[in-house]
Amino acid sequence: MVYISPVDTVLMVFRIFVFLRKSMTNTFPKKERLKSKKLIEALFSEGQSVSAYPLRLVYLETTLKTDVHAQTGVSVSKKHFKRAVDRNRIKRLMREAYRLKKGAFFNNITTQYALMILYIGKKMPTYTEVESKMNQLLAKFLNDIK
RNA sequence: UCGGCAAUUCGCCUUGUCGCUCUUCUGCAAAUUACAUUUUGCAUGAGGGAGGAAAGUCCGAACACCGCAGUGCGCCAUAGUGGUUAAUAGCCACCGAUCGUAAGAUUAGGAAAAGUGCAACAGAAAGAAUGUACAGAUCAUGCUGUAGUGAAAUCAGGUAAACUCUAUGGGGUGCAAUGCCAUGUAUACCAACGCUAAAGAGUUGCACGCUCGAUGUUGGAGGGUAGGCAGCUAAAGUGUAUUGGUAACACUACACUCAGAUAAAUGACAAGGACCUCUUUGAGGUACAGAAUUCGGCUUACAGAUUUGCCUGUUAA
Repeated sequence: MVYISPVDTVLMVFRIFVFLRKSMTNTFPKKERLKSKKLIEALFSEGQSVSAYPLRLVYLETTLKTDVHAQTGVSVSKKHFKRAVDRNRIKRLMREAYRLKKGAFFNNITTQYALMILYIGKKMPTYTEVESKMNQLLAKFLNDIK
């Protein structure tokens, strides 16, 4: 007969809650971002790409140092958007869409990837546009790597 | 009240859900150690988190390194007088000039008897030129004077945002500077020996001058790679008040701590409100724009508000 104190029970419930929350989380912390210069260079020279205009995803299967599904970066051309405010806005929209959508797509992936999402359009998008295109893009990506 | 001039302050707000980054309290885990401790990771909580221009990178500095800047020429910058400042080409005051009825605005404001160049219209001619008419002088004339054009016409004047001259000042490169750590291996690094005294390299654009100086041997040490840490935010700091000064500004006192990211945080969405516009039970709009070593200026962009002082005229009193 194992005795379980009420305090332990509370602690266990709390831990289970935390675990569940973690698995379905929508966060996008530093370790999930693509930061290494070398990896980015390799990504652009060797990676493959899929696109759902005005978004384009460059990906490369690789081994990362941390235990995340993918490291992802976003980028906007300086050519099409000259002002830093506009580029910031688009990058934030893309990051937000990726953050909310990635959980649904990446939970069953076994290998690790380096990803770079580019905005190749020339007009300022709205959030709903970016969101729907992100869905298409990630679906295409999953389809490609199967 | 309308119009104008100069300046001041601000430049959307609230709530909810989901996130990012930095700091910090606590808890848990791991590593390390004999222990204390320290470091790292994760989680909850608390707190901070773009601008007046953060922009252009046009000046001036701080800071850092390279170097020792020596001479001559060249090049660049500045240009009334006085003040202010860490410093400036900024700022303030005054004088002059130009514009405006005025409040005010602008100011590239040294020198034309050192030289070169340039000059609309008018005029014969604007400096290698001497016309025409009249008068005078003379042996004679292209000599002298007057008329006429023009701002200026023969011992002239304008122009230096034309060259030029004068006075003063000016090493170079920029935080991707630079230092340390980790990984870790070859040519360019350093020293000594040796060789040559030429080529060549560096030193500000050139010349002189100066320094290094191929290859090789030995020893030391590190190059490259934006990996990490430091530099990196408590400072020529911000606010208020007194005093001095016409002012820029300075002194003193009190209070405050206010982003530090690095493929680069400061957000996304929804609802409500505020203000503005219109075609008014609605619709649309809320500028310019995003920190990157840090300050002081300048310049440029800007929807809409806000307050203060002043000026002229009109109307009313």
